[in-house]
This record gives sequence, C-alpha cells and structure tokens, in this order.
Amino acid sequence: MTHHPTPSAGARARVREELTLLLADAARRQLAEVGGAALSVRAVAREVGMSSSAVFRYFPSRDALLTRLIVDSYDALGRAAERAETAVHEDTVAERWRAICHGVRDWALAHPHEYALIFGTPIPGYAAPSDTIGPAGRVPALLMALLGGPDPHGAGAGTAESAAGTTGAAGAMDPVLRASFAPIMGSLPDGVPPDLALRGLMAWTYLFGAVSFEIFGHRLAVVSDPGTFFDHEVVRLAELLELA
Amino acid sequence: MTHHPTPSAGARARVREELTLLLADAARRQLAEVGGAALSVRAVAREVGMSSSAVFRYFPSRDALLTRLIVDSYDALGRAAERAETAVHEDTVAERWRAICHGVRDWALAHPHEYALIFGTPIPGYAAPSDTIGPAGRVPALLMALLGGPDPHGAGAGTAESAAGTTGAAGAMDPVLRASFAPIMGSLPDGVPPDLALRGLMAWTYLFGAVSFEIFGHRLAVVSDPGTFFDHEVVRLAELLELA
DNA sequence: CCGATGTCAAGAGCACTGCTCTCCGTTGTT
DNA sequence: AACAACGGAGAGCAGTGCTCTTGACATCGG
Repeated sequence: MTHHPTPSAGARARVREELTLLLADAARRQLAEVGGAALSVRAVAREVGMSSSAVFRYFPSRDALLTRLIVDSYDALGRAAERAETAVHEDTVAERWRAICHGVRDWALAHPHEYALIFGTPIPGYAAPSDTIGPAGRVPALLMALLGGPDPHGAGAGTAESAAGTTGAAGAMDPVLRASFAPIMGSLPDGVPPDLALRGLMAWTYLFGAVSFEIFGHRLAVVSDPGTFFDHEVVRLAELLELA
Repeated sequence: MTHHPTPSAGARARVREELTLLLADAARRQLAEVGGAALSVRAVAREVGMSSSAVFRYFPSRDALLTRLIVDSYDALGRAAERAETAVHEDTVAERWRAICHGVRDWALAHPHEYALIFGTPIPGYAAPSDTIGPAGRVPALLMALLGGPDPHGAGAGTAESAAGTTGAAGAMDPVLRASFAPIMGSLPDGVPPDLALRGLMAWTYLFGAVSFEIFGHRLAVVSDPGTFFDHEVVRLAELLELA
C-alpha cells in the first residue's frame, strides 16, 4: 500500500530485520572468538553498542540466538559442500565425493567454532527446534543425491550389482538390519537400494569422524600433514565402499 | 615411621586424598546430570556440604577439576574397552575388533556426558595438560595391539599381503602419504607396516564417528535400531579394511 | 605440656552471566 | 494530530568462578 520496498512489512519491520541481522553477525564474530559455550548476550550487546536488555527484544533468549547461529552454520556448511561439488559436477562420482569431503573439511577448518556448534557436544539444556532439521540434512542429502543418481539414463542396475557384490547376494539383507535404518529410507526417494543408503550412511559417518577428529585436536599427535592424510582416507574409503 | 597404612604420607595427606576423591566423585555425579559445560564448583561444594571456597583448596581451578574428570573418563573408557576385548581374547581378530567397538559404544551410552567431555567440543580456554595424553591413547593402543600382533608365530607376511592387495603393490606407498602420519608411526613398535597403521587409524576414526553420531543425537531421525546398525557397520568396516 | 606453625573451612566481595521488569522517549500508523 | 505500539536503557535478581581475609583446629617441636 505504501511506497516501501517491502509492502507487506512496514519500515519498522525492515529496520528490525536489519538490526536482527546485525546482532546475528556480531554474535557470529563472538562465536568465532570465544566459542559457543562462552557466547555472551551482554558481549554481543556491547559490540553493537546496545544495552543487553535490548537484545532480548530481538532474540527472546540466548538459546534462540544460538539456534539462529546453528541454522546459519548448517546452511553455510551445506552451501560450501554444494559449491565444491558443483565445481566438479561433470566429473566421476569418486571425484565428486572427494570434492564434497574437501569442501566440508575446508569449511570446518575455516569455521571451527561453527562446526563445533553443530557437530560437537550438544548445549546442555538446549533442545534443537525443528527449524534445524532441514538445514542439518543438506550435506547428507547431497551425498545421497551423488550416490543415488550418478547416471541419468536409468542404469541403476549397475549400482545395485556392485552393491550386492560387497556382502552376500543381491537384496539378501537381513530384515532386522534393513529395519534398523528404516527412518532414513523413508526420507529418501523410492527406489534407492537399501545397501546403497547404508554405504552412504557409512561414508557420511566416516567423513564426520575424520573432520571432527582433526577439528577437535585428536590428531595433533598422530598426523603431521592432515590434508594429505585426509585426501587419502576419503578416497580410499570411497574405493572400499564402492561409492563410484 | 608411624603406624599409618601409608607411611610416606601423614595422616593429614591421607584425609586430603580422601576428600579429593570425595569431591571428584561428587563432580562426576554432577557431570552425569548436567554435563561438562554446566558443571559448577559451587554445586559440587553444596553436594558434599562444603563451602565453595574450600573446594579450591583441593582443585586450584574449575579447569583442574575438569582435567581430573577427563583423565578418569579416558581411563574408564580404556578399561571398558580392554575388559570387552579380554572376554573374547582367544577369538578371531574380527570378533575382538567387534568386542572393542561394542565395549566403547556401551560405555559411551552409559556415560554420555563423560564421553562428550573427552570426545566432544573442547572447552574454550582449556588446554589439555600432558597428563591426559597417556590415558587418551589407551583405546588406540588396544586397537593397534590387536591389528599388529594377532599371530604370535611370526606369520606377519600374511597380514602384509592382504594389506598390499588393497591398494597397489606391497610397500609402494606414496612417500608424502607415508610422511603424513609419521608421528603415530613413531609411537608404534617397530615393524608395524605403514598401511596397517593407516587402516587402524581409519578404523579408529570410523568407530569414533559412529559412536559420536549416536551420542550427539545425529542419528535420531536416521536409525531406529542403533545397536543393530552399529554392529553391522563395524563388522562391515572390518571386512572392508581387511582387519582380520 | 605449652606454644609455634601450618592447614583448612567459611564468609565477604568482585566481576561476570542470563533474564525480567519498569520506565520513557521515539516513531509509524490511523 | 493523536495514539498506541515499539524499542531502548537501567535497575535488579539469582547465579557463576575465583580471591582474600578471618578465625578455628590439629600437628609437631621444645
């Protein structure tokens, strides 16, 4: 109705959004400096020159601020992984897997505290709201898309074959095992072979383990050239899991 | 000189040790309830009926208390893994690997906060003192002992063969890759084939990834029967890595 | 046996935290 | 132009880690 660029939201709402973004950015800087556990609303308020109580007008609680940072971190990580994959999207599955792994690792090294926020120890009294489950699945979804649809011309039988060759005959998966990861099968497109999903989960688990080990410092006394080691382990894992 | 059970330490030192133990136990209970990040010295003092300032006579800082809990946790996890392995020590390497994995997972499920303390997000301003590196290596040492010495009669050639079959010719490892994990090779007994150590590291990485995923809640919407899934993934990983 | 010495517990206090409530000026809306 | 909603600041509460001072106690030497 008015001349505002966003008709549905008045000028009031616009500056509110801008201030919210400003606070979130300040909080992200704080996060990068002192880590998630030590993130302080008062320190964020100080950085933007605001009273601490005023911050609560924009984020009803410290947890809400953390939730915002968590969602943003999931999104940033997902974006980084997708960008890395896009750059080699026409290459082999093995190369695309490798690119995703390095994309995830590079982002984690550049933003260790954000990585720790989403993949480290959960905050004590903090329950992840449903807003986070979407962005949280971005990298796994990318991996599943990579493994599930490498060939656009419906040669899926080949994939099923190689999967079957790994353990036992084709489709002879223990029903108890099959049921154990039924939830993820439900959120996957139909037609994905269970063993492929299982190997995808294992790949995702390994990627998480390797990156977390490095980010959390458990490889300091173990590996001297983490990049080289990481490249080898993810490539080798892809060979072993026959992801390609 | 006196009738005390511990002659080197006087009565004074003995009650001091007992009180220190009492405080550590109370802190462990607190840890199990509210988690490491929310562990409060005052709450611990309250639980043992002591003034908060008095606690600092025994632990010079909150970090020192946490260090104690970290060391104890590493030790408890190591003990759990060793006990699980001892129970099947005469079995195949594959079964012993499986037992270790379940031992680690079971301990983590029983003590999630202690697990998070040692394998989760590092405490912000906290630098792990050298006291922790010993206990921290207990499970990896157990794994390496399992892989390195399964056959007491010097049939090591067989292991080397199967290892070589995985990637390229025997001993033809890229020198850059070989150098990347030189530190861990240095703390391993001589004669361990580099590729075996590498696969051991990958196994340890995967075990950590799988357990952490479950403990930190990232498998809630993915897996409905975590025990079955875990058993399969670790057994399958052992097959793929040819640990047996 | 008594006094010197060293240890320990308690309390007050500092600077910090998340969060609530009240007060009040500004400002967009009608 | 009048109004009501909004957003800011400040005080205050209950909690935190940590330090310093004070006072009681036990231990040991002479």
